Amino acid sequence: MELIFDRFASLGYMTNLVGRLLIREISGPLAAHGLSVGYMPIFFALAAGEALTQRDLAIAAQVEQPTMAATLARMQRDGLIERRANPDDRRSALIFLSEAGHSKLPAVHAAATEANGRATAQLSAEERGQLLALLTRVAETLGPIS
Amino acid sequence: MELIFDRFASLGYMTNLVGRLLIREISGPLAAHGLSVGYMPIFFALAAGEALTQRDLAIAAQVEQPTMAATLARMQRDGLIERRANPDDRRSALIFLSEAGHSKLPAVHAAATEANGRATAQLSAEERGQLLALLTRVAETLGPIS
DNA sequence: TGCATTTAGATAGCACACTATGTATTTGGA
DNA sequence: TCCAAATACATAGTGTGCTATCTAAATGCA
Repeated sequence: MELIFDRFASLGYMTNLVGRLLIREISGPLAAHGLSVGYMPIFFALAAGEALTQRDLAIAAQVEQPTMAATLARMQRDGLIERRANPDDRRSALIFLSEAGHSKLPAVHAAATEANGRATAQLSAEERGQLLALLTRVAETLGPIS
Repeated sequence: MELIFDRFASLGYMTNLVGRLLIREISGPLAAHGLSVGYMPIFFALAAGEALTQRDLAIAAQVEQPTMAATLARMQRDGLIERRANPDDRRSALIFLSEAGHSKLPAVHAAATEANGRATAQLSAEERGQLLALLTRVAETLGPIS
């Protein structure tokens, strides 16, 4: 019975490790603007100015509904989003970026671009494309979160 | 100013997404044995029977010391590890797998192997190697956590 | 030798992920 | 039309990660 296990040869270990390293890489720049990583998918989903429901945002960010509820609560606490009644459905609210939230978009975009750039600094453009393509295929194999 | 952002082209988003998908993939099998993902690096580090300190385990798992302290507290609560005084240093304790913990090793190993196998089912052996190699290079670029 | 520094660990507080479950509203079929 | 089912969201509880900070013990140098 073989119990020796090389965690560096485990995709689960490596994706989670690199994921945490990327979070660490972007957290500082975001914190300088009072932001945190969980906010990012909401910023990008609402960047166009459209108002979306909590459910729409959960699907866009690929997280479960209670996770999105907590993230939106923090963003509202921080004055980054606002909610208004959904005229079509009284169960839900429409969420949009506040003025303050909208003003953070360039900083969010720059932080993401720069963190990804630092992470892939030692990869060629082709290798970077391969890495993203392989990750995408694994994600498709394992299926959508929701 | 370009604010459109494709999160599927972002290494930070994709590694975190695939990481979560892998956690989901392995959580069920582990839960069937009363285990959870955070325990895995400790199982593998202690599999040989050696007793390690909390600091050793934090370095092996690449997490911060308070994270390891909390994980070890849960494992002790679950009867999987035991601690004994370190004769060389009264500040630390030596941690080792209990009998119950040791008996879980085959299940942990099988769960990891099978989850990684399902995730890479649609990749060739060469592609799987490429993916791990590219992730390793990104991890080395971003440096060790501790 | 003695004290300052370093190191090991504990603890508090927070972010962000999950499942399970409850409430209110909408929808759709008998 | 009306009631059952589905849907949107809220809430509780937990796991796993982080930073900041505290105590106790070990270390190292003047």
